[in-house]
Amino acid sequence: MATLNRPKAPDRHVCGIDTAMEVIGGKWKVLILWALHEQPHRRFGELRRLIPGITEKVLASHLRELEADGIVDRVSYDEVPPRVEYALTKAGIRLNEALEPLAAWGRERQEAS
Amino acid sequence: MATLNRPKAPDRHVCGIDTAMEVIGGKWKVLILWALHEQPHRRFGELRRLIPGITEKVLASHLRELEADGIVDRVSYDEVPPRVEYALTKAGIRLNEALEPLAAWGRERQEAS
DNA sequence: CTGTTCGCTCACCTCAGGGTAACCACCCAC
DNA sequence: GTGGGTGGTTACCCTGAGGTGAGCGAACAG
Repeated sequence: MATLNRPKAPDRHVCGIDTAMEVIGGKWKVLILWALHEQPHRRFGELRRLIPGITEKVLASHLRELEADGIVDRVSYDEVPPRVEYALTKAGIRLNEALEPLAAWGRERQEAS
Repeated sequence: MATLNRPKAPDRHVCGIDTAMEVIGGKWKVLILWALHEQPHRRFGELRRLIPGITEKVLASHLRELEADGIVDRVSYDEVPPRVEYALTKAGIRLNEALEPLAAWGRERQEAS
């Protein structure tokens, strides 16, 4: 994303918002968070089906980024066919709570238009 | 930004958050909002100086997008040298309020690291 | 023996958001 | 006359996030 500063350089972070934007600044990240908010334990294929339009590659990379940021937990069961479950961490749950007012603002704006 | 869906197609908007993300999904948008939050009436040059690293072109285009989205008001005084002031609209003020919890989450995360 | 499910990985390519730099008209101070 | 400050515009270029499509390695169904 040219959009947001992925480089994670120690500079900037003028206000807390851009710190948060680094975490949620992927095209589908908030939708992933939303899906995991509705039901905490989701499998990879479930998420793919819940988020129409996302490709497997991008879903996998976004999940790995969210995991690295401590937002989601990834649990892999050693079965065959393989099973992997994703869940929000405590930080992820609090992030979702912090996003609630923004979601409300967005819903309000949708209705207004 | 390949990052977020600028096309403003009437599709998607699964939850309110991505509606909001369309508005704040520019590299510097939240910093502009932050600067206008601290003091409501800012001139173009003030904003440029408050946001180190932003170029004039990008600041101008972001301001025009925020204006089109009804987030900021642009008032041009017919003087010479020209004077232009930017201020948050009511929607912009409420957006900033909705961003507060996210900013708090970000600040908390900065301190934790 | 073919197809399907599952959760990915790899290689390649596109495209638009953003960066760079020059330029505009106008006025003032030096 | 030249330099600075005002608020931009225009042209071009570049990077990287994200899209495309293929494959993989077991197991189980038909």
